[in-house]
Amino acid sequence: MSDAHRSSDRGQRRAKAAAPPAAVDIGDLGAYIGFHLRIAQDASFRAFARNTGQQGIKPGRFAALMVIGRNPGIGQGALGQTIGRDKSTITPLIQDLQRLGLIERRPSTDDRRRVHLYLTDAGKTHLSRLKRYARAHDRKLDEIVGAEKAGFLELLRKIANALD
Amino acid sequence: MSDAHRSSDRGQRRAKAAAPPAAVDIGDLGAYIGFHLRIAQDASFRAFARNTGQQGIKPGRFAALMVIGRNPGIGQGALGQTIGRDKSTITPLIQDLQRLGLIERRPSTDDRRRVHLYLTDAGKTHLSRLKRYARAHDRKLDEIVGAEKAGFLELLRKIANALD
DNA sequence: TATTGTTATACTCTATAACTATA
DNA sequence: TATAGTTATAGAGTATAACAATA
Repeated sequence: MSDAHRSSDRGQRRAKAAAPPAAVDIGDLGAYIGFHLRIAQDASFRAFARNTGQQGIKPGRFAALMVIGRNPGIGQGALGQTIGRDKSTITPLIQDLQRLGLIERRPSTDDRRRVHLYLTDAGKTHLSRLKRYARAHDRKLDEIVGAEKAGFLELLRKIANALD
Repeated sequence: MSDAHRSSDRGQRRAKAAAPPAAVDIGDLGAYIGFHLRIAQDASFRAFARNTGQQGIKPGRFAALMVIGRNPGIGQGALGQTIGRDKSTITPLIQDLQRLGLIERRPSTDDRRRVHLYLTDAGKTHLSRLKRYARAHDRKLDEIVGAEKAGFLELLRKIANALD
């Protein structure tokens, strides 16, 4: 608590799930995997969002860009399934990316209900920039996790799969 | 895809981050700790929310009840710091819990700005019910994680701490 | 009838800033 | 001046349901 440039009502610095004030007892919570999963993800997400936010893109868009980049021509439905979101969630997301000029939508010629999604050149450029940030971010995580990375990822994957 | 009781527009069953359709390539995403952290947490949270939702309480409330139960008389600020949320986020949360009759707010006598939070009897009952669900949920996670639990938790804790 | 994507709508969670009342 | 909590407001993220167009 020694930071000068701080306006009156911001004494708490930043909400921080990881380090409760010492006096507070969190009880059983500390033994729950689910609880730690949540606060670790929260911290990781916020750290990443700080970077991508400066890039003018919302962190949730990253996965979408990534998938479109890897699967040129993918449809919105498949994209949604891949990143685990409903198609009605995909629509505004796609519109957003299109407005930013990062993707292109081409109507399918053989099935006129469908659209195919592609990265524009700007989208590709932007994606590689985002990937640099993602890699930097994940390098931090790698440092923390160290040699156990493979096992750690495996557990996370198992959790995601087992819990539907 | 063989489930009979399903209305026309719900063919996707449930948005599911864990298992992309086989044909879709997620690229580097699969190597990012942050990505797996997100989908594992997502799955865990949704599974838990399915249970607590049936109990008529929002999953985000659980941690708050837990902390209040363990720290009778705690103030809203400390509660917020403990669960990693801003005080302005705590206010409506507390009002909600109070409306449900689960907590009681007593104004502090020595500092009239402060309030002290306590579980009511109903709150205690409700909390133990929630804890049963949380334990059941975490038992599933325990099964998945198995013997590596200690190391796994340690890594999650380190992530949360290192990332501010 | 089923599927692709859109729209209308609504809910949860969250924060920032400005505020009141205390201290 | 600083702190505890409130309010006003906003925005991200998400989903369900009903819909139009097409298959």
